[in-house]
Amino acid sequence: MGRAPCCSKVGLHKGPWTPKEDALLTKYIQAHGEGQWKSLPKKAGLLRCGKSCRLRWMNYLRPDIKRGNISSDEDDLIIRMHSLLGNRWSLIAGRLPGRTDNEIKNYWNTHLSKKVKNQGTEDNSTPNMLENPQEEPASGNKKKKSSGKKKNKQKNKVTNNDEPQKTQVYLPKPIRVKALYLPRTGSNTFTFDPNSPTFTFDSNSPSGSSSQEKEESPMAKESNVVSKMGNVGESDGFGFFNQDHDLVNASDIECHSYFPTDHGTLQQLYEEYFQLLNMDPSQFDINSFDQSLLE
DNA sequence: AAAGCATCCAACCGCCTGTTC
DNA sequence: AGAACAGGCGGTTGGATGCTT
Repeated sequence: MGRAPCCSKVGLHKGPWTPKEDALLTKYIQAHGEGQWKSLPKKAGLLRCGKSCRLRWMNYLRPDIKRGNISSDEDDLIIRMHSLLGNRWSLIAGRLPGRTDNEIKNYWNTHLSKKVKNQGTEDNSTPNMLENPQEEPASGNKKKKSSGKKKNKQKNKVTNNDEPQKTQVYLPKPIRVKALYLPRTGSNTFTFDPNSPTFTFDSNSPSGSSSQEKEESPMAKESNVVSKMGNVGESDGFGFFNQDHDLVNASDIECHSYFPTDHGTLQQLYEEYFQLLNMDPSQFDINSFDQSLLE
């Protein structure tokens, strides 16, 4: 049995919002607050789907929205966050006050993906799935006509190639999954020592093939570690759970199977992330680390 | 000047998860 | 237990705009 649509679309407006609609929505939310999106349009006198109202409010009408003029700092942060988190726009947006996931997603697709690609080309490095998992988002290219005639149009902000090259660290593209369980098999172990602070990586099986791994596809393996974002107590790919599925202490962080066996890359990855968050690794606490992604 | 193409971005769509009943 | 609901997310679309020829 299929799901009913979120709302009846009969007689509802679609397309661009008018100033009058914006005013109605803003006025209603200022008076009654956010939420109850399904019933909101009717109460506010709007002929719009609730989801449409929510989107409009979240992306454009909220008073704290900052639009346009993405600074080079933000630019750089987006690139770095994307290299770590993949297309998790809401998470990335959460790190950029006033920015919305939609704006960042659009900005990435129109500007930054090209920039990153160009940088990768300039690096003259051989691309592989580990280092460049999100090669080029499928989006945005579908409708592009491949005339093969590339114009040198540089009207956008992605022109400053004179910026110092920064290390790019890539993770496999995270996916939404439900289960999270990291069995303690004799496979790779990633450990963080908060006293040093250092990360160490132990690999009991250089080939990276435990008995369990033989049964699982790489994607299924990844699914064991990367869970859906947004729920306290779950991991978003950076939280770690022990055998009893509890979030373990910072003094005993171990992660199995998911990470590549390239120790340097792993260490770089985490150091990179700490820099992103402007955190002092010596002050690191796994709970805040995990939580920081969700705030 | 205008036609054609490229690019941008607001908005829609479908799917997913958590909650409620 | 499972269906329905509500909210949230990422992918995609298509009209508007800009640029090139």
